[in-house]
Amino acid sequence: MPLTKTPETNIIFDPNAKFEMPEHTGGDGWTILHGDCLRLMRQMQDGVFDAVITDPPYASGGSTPAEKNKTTNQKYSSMPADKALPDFAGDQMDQRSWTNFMTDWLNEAYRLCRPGAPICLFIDWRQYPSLSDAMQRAGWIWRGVAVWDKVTCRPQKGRFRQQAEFILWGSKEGMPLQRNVGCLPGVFRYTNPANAGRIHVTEKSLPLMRDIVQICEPGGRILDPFAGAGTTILAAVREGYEAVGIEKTAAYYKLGSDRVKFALAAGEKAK
Amino acid sequence: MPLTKTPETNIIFDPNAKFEMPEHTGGDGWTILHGDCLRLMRQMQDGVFDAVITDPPYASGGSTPAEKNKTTNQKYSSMPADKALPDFAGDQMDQRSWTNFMTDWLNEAYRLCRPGAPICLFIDWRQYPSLSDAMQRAGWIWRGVAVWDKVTCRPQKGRFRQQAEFILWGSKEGMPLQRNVGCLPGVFRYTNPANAGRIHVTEKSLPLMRDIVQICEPGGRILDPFAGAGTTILAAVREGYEAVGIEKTAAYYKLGSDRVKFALAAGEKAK
DNA sequence: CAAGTATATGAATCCCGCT
DNA sequence: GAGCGGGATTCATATACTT
Repeated sequence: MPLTKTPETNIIFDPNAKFEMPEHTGGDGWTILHGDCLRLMRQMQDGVFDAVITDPPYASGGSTPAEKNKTTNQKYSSMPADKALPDFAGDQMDQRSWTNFMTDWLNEAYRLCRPGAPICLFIDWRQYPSLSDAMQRAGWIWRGVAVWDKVTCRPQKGRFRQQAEFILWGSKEGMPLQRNVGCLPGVFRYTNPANAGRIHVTEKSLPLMRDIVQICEPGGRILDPFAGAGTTILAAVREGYEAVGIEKTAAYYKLGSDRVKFALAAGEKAK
Repeated sequence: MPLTKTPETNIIFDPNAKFEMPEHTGGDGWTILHGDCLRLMRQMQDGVFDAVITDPPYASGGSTPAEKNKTTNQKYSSMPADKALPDFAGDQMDQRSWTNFMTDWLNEAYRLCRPGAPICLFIDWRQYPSLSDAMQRAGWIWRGVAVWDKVTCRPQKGRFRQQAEFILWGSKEGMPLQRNVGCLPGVFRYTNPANAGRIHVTEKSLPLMRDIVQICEPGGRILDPFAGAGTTILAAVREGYEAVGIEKTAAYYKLGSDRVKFALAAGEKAK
């Protein structure tokens, strides 16, 4: 495969060679790469990232094999079929495969981060235990859990609402208190993005992600191996970080890259 | 040991015989038993409870053996030593012992519940995975996680605050949607009880517990094997349920029983 | 009595120095 | 070098107190 140039930036990426992180001068460098995150991460250099912030596929749609075989839209969305968003990769694994895959990419991400780098992983209540296993197995120090209170969600008679998602966070090795980062809240209260204008089935709210990226030291370089709609990338750039996303699903690679590009272009006038 | 009559109610309890649940006519029957919950639960009859709601010891105070050996007050409280509250039982176990103990009492609680009974277990971020293992190993269907947003807590520079505790909930066997129970929220925002007037190191807020007990069908009988300050019992009775608590630590057995007794007596006038 | 000000505290955590 | 103990730290909120 020849040299590839992503359309969004002038970052050169050769899938057959060692990935060379470009030298960014400002805080506005960003890219989204198209491909399998494990394969791409394996080609990158050690210690080039200052944080990992991502929302991996949860693969937790059902307790029976039949439910697992549902598509993402059938599991997570109540939208009519003709308005359905594209399904995404990695969401149909069984429990064992999923935990192994999480461990593998977390291992690789560990290598790519400099010591002290924080990590934030979105997850739902069902996969929280497995993901805490995987992140620790990969060497990360698990430091806590923040909560995303989605405020609204489907009420259920006789049950507690599944109103929250969780952000397991930690760090590579020690995390000195003297970092140039303030005190961050533990519960984030933001509604889901409205259905209209949403491009990913499990898209995160942009204000939420602008809060979350603050865990990274100012101007640092953030990795999101499951970039999806590109919300993390957009939030990171808006907040003055560099950001590298990876997205496997072709449809989302295109949608996400375009979204970030247009949003940043428009944002020159109105942030 | 002869027949024992608890001072709070007229419930008869014989530690050497099968525990006979009394017939309550109204919704104001309650008791707190003094002793080890496993031992006492083993003497009770099958299927006599309609829900389990409890806040077990977390035993998650530290990562080193030395930290585990600290007393409850040293681990969790920043109060001066002369104001310290009594330490409580079961908070010094290592990871393996704790998980086994949780599994054991959850097994016993399962037997004591009627089919369809809900269960709510308070836990912190650290023990969430182990407790979800234990409850499922004991046969309970894990159905979700509600969140207690504590609003205030110690801030940490460069870190997310540990601002939430979690309520793992589920049921014994199926849980029909037609139960006479409404829709419950998924995130509960209540501050900790004020320091003055607090009798337990980890006392839960009464309004919070009045919300949580709603998962039980009206007038049902609720079990709390780790009654502590008796908040669950008080909340349950105030909301029209019957309630049976168990508390091992002598100091808290006394404090909790007295608190519930006085609160209910005072509550005749002002709820 | 209402509004504004001061104080206390948290199911901690980190780091340093001592044994 | 590993383990352990002590002391410093952080700020939103609640409560107590003052104007």
